[in-house]
Amino acid sequence: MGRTDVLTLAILGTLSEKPYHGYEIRKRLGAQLGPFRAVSYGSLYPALKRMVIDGLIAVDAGDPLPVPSRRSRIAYRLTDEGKARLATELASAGASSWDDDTFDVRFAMFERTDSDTRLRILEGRRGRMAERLEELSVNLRAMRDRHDAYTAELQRHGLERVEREVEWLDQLIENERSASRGKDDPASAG
Amino acid sequence: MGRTDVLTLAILGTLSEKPYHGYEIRKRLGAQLGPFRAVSYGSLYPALKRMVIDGLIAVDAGDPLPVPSRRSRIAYRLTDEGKARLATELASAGASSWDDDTFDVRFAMFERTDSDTRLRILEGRRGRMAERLEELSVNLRAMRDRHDAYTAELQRHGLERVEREVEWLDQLIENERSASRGKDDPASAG
DNA sequence: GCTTTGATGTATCGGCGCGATACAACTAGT
DNA sequence: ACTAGTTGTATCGCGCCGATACATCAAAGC
Repeated sequence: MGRTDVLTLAILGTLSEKPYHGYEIRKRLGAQLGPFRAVSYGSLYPALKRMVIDGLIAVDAGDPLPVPSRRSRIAYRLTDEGKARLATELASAGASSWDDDTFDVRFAMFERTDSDTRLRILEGRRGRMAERLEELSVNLRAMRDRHDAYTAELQRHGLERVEREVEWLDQLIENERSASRGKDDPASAG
Repeated sequence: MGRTDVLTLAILGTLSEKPYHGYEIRKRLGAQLGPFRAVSYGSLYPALKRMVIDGLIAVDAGDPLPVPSRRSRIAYRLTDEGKARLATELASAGASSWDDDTFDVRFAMFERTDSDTRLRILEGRRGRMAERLEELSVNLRAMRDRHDAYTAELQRHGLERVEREVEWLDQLIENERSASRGKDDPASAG
């Protein structure tokens, strides 16, 4: 069984709401993950085809068009296998979850992810960012006098970005933990 | 004539220093642009081949191995056409210069770019980021109540990242301007 | 009524980048 | 002598992207 790639996961997530056709999937994904990060048709349609072949989704015969509009459109719905796959993915928090793009998609689906998994993903991502921080500062020290002002500035800035990312994740992790505690003791907010 | 892609530009820049072979090019690029952003061999070697065909680089026959080491290695050097191409690219500040990855590579070569071009690239990049900021906040307003807390947080964070990027660029632009002024009046350092 | 613009909608093609993988020569530690 | 790690070149499959091509339909302008 092939590994579930990011796009497949994103489509699975979108279709879990209700059947959509390609154009709409693209729009919804663009709205969720940021408008300039929209998935291209050159990725989307082939992915849809693949997923049909893999039995994750199927063409939705229903496709209720409310109006005389008879324009061609192909709606897709999740199959049982697709639902199962999504459930499995949502419950897992493997190392692939903290890749740069995968993380965004997983995070966007956090509402449908249970608290434990959320925390594990957040912590995994934090770990990954901490590694990166380490590599970057090692590299920065090693190259200290070896490169010019602009290259140094580029690295400094890159390092700063990763630092901010870590801070952000720390905040999220803390929120997640206090929400988890608050679940048992609603009075302990703040 | 094909457009110069990022990898080609990066290789051109590396080779302008002196001849290198593939493995070394990869290491140097990794050190400059950050260790975790290293270019893969699956991109590098094909790119090298392409560049030879396009006449931008050539196998360097010299390749002085100081030691009895007779291990296979292929050093490349810039051809005159390659040098010309690099010069053209360094002098240009087209819209492609402010793409996400291209910008980094261009910035890393700023030492070899003249002041005017530096400023144009910086301003172009700033413009691009400002556009993005606009799109993001429009999208954020439009979706305000439409999506859950996590998706909202993802967008808020994305927006913040771009804001920081703009601030960084503003700082760089200012530095560039005062350096440009200071060139005529060395006493006005701040 | 006619035309143009722009959104909606599906689809493919060429080319590039990447991860995985293979193979090989050398180095250093044990 | 064995092992592990680094240096080094190279390819394969496959996913992704930008560009492009076609269609349908609505609304605006003349």
